[in-house]
Amino acid sequence: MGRRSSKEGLSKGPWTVMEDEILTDYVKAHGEGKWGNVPKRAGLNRCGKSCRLRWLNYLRPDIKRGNISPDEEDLIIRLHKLLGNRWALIAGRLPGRTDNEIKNYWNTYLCKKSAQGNQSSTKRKPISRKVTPIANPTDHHQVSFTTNLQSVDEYHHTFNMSLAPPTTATWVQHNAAKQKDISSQFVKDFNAENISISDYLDLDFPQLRDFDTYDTHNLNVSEKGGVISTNIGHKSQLSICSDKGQAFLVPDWSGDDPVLQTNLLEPDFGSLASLMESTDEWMYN
DNA sequence: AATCTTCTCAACCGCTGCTTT
DNA sequence: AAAAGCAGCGGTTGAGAAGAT
Repeated sequence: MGRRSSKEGLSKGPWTVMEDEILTDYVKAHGEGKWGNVPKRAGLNRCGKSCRLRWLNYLRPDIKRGNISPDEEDLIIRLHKLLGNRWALIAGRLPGRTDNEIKNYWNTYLCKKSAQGNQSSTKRKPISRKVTPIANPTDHHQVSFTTNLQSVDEYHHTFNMSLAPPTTATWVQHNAAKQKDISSQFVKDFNAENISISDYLDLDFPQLRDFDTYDTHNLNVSEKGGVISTNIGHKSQLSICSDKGQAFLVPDWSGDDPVLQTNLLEPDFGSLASLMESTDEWMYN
């Protein structure tokens, strides 16, 4: 392997054992980051970008290599249905796996498998377009939202969620000072798309039932039902699960125009946009 | 055994967006 | 507000490995 050429005098192509050792020693001593300075300070004839990639995809101590388990494979397929080619996001749910590895695995194997699977479609039930009342917490598997929000531009709100059964949870952001109720907006957007979360909670998705297995930053309300907040970089995800399965809310707060993308495990479901403001940290109250 | 074809996956490239100056 | 620097992402490449002929 290797495309060893010399561009501006820098080495390219496969890393040698010696280079790996130098980089590993350097990162252990000085930590990650400032990759632009790494080659010079570590004495490597590589660009910083190459060093970063080598560390993140290969040298990191917590990396799991090869032997993707059936559970991981299933999770990748399902997350790909949900998220598309957002490899970094998918990798974030598979501890020890890198986006590059998952991307390669998908491109060489899973895309074919997934395509085959689609042809022999046993399929979930078709997407229901019926409107289901959302705010009845006593209804089994029904999820209700009460969201208090000052405005889209203000980053403080309260997010109350009732899950019945198994539990009722209240989520409060650290600074919930100035608030304004936007629950009507939220619910309205659900109804505008004629979506009911409860329609999807019976989907079989056992791998994600226990989010502790997959999320590094999560807060599990209960063993089989609850709300998970996951922060990956400056992007955040909010997931909902119940004892019958789970629905996903995937707020993407990375842009100037914060949008709540709601994908409920249906590949052709599209996205439901609802204004949601950014948040840095949640805590379970 | 030799050659050809396909597959794998580490690494590179270009782009985007965020942060700092 | 603009420019520069930096980090991260996803698409693509291509050498080597594995399999087929």
